Amino acid sequence: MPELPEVETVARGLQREIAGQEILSITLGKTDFIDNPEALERELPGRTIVRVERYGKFMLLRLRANHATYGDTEESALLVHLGMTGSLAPQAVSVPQRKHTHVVMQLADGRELRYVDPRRFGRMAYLTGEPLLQELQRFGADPLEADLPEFIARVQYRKSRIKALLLDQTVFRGVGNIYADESLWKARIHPAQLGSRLNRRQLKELYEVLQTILKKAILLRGSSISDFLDADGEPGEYQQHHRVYGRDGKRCFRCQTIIRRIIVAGRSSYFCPNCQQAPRARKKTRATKLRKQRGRTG
DNA sequence: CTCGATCCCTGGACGC
DNA sequence: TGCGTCCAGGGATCGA
Repeated sequence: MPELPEVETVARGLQREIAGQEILSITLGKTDFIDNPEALERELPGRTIVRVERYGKFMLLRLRANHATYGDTEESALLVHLGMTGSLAPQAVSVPQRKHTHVVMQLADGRELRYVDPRRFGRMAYLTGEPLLQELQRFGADPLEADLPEFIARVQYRKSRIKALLLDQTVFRGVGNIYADESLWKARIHPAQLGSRLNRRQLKELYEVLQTILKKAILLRGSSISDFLDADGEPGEYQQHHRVYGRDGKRCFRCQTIIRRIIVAGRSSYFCPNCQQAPRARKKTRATKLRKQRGRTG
């Protein structure tokens, strides 16, 4: 499941491997995950991949027309979201195509840039000019670029649960389920805690551990769970450093309490019930409190 | 604004 | 060995 560190890893690999390559032609398979397939077929051939960037969980292949005609000088880019199971990597033509290969771009150096995505939860879009800018503006701050005041401003008055805020790409771009859970565990914050209920110390802690965890995960080329591989076909190593994600039933590394899995914001959330104290409900009636206590101890 | 529910899709886990 | 069933999960969408 590619999140910020995995996408960063792939983007860096692609930058090294295919920056400067001209796209000669394109072949599409299934296209239900592509915004406008005809635009790709019409516009990509003859353009050069200037550079590959990460934008949240998207990769941004910045493009330039080789024979720029009048009026064809505006910014253009191919946005690629890997969804759950997407991969984008250059391959020699001689390498057999994997099942679920849906986009193949022939490059000037003879290789093919192949997009493979069994579940097709990914997304691909060719965008230029104003629509491109608008698309990018939909998203929130990059957690590695935001400073502390901006981080705090995006969370502190929000009535949503902190887990939901971290996963919301219009709040922060790039954070997914693994790194949200790992950060909340490290900062000792319960995933269901409301943003507005976090104090300044907690917000500062969360900001710092989120950056630390993302940076370390990038250094280790991301987490390879299920079948994530980087552009060189190498797995990441950060999954060996997970402290809570996927560890329900196992013991907390800090306090030995059994890690639990609950659903928050519609997603599996792993946490330590001891280190990450459940939010205390406000203004509960005495009867409600008693009922809850009985349920806990009974 | 915020929530939960539902859908998309396939492979892997599991039960028999 | 081979079914059928259930589930994960990022994001879009819709109704409450």
